[in-house]
Amino acid sequence: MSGHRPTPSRRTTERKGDVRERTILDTCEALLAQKGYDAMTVGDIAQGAGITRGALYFYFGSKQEVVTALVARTVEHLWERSRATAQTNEPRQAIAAAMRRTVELWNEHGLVMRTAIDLSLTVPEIGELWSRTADLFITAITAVLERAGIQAGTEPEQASAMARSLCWMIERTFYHASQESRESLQKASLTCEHIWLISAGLAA
Amino acid sequence: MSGHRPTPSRRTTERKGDVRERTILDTCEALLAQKGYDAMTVGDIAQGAGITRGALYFYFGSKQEVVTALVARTVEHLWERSRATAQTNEPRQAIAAAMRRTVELWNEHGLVMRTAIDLSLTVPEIGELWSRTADLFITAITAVLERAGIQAGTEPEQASAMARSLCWMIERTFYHASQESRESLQKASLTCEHIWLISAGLAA
DNA sequence: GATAAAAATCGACATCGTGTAGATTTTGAG
DNA sequence: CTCAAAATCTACACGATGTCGATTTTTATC
Repeated sequence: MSGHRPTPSRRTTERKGDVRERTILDTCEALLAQKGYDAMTVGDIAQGAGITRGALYFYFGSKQEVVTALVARTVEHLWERSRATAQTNEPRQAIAAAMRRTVELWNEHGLVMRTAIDLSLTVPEIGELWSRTADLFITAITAVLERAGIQAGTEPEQASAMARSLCWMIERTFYHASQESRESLQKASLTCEHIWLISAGLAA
Repeated sequence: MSGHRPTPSRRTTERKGDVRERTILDTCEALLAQKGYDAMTVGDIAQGAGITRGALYFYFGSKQEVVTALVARTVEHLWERSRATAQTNEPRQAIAAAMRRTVELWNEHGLVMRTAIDLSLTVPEIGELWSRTADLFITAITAVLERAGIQAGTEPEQASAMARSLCWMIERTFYHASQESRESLQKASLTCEHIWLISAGLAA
């Protein structure tokens, strides 16, 4: 855990370790792209970051902790972006905007997002992070559905349940498409948008 | 790989090894439920099957191969069931039947199916098996959509693309729900069925 | 700019899981 | 009964992990 800085307080100069920590995460992300999670070893990360295995363990307790920190960093990004998004009231526009934003997210952070999804089962901490992220999306989708006239509630055919399934549809479709190419991601987004629109009762 | 029996020919007695092999897979499945893939060690499987690690390596070359064989065995089951399903022509009935069948599959084989999905990235062989299984579903969904009047084709808003996204929606929704309980699986299936119906233009 | 505490790094070690190899026992077909 | 194939075991070598104590580098403070 990067359970450092109990109070980030005011520190004039940046600790050398803070830079290292960032370097480690950057290296980890690069290696994740090159060789994937399993093949990537703690020694690889340390070497890439220009330190010894022993030194790396000063920062993180395990490979899993490194990746968890990387996911946390990325997910933080998503949350910020999510907050910063202007809320539209017109459902059709809201849906279009959401899909556009999601495509951007997957284009920028696809690798780490896929990793997070893959490790959600194995690494509880990552599962927690991703689950919270998904909830954000589900809440947003639910809001749009309700504004479009879908009955609120958690029963199978009500907004909340539908939003959950739609969220998983988008996650999974993008997960696969983002492994292919930008084009397929773009096409996939159109398909998802279409199904979302229909589900909201806003069919063309 | 269990690439044995080039011709199952007539063998009066069953090889002792065939029984062992099955025992190993059963043990593997049990351990997968108990401790999960990562925690499960080759030694655990061997012990559970009543043999030594060394002996297990006579049957399978690695932990991954054991799990791959287990997935193959399960997936075989799915394919059989899939073939055996009576084809209904009325879309509404076809959808209902498909969802009923899918619930059964996840209730019976949820654990292995989740494992297969999780390992699809890491173990190419499993990825291949699961991808072929998904294609089966996608084809089936596509057929229903087309029979319901959705335009055929692979463009974003045509049957094939929609079927793909719907398939991922079902996979992911069931993946999560099957970890919860039978009830949530049942509810999830109703939600998915609803969205599928709407997407097919058969809204209630 | 000297200094001492805190931060950072290193190298060595113990442990564990993997996969291989050769020796040995068991099985079962003729 | 016999002997080749099948099945099993033990021992080993390797690679990755995580820990520890010793050592060096930073950094805040005087």
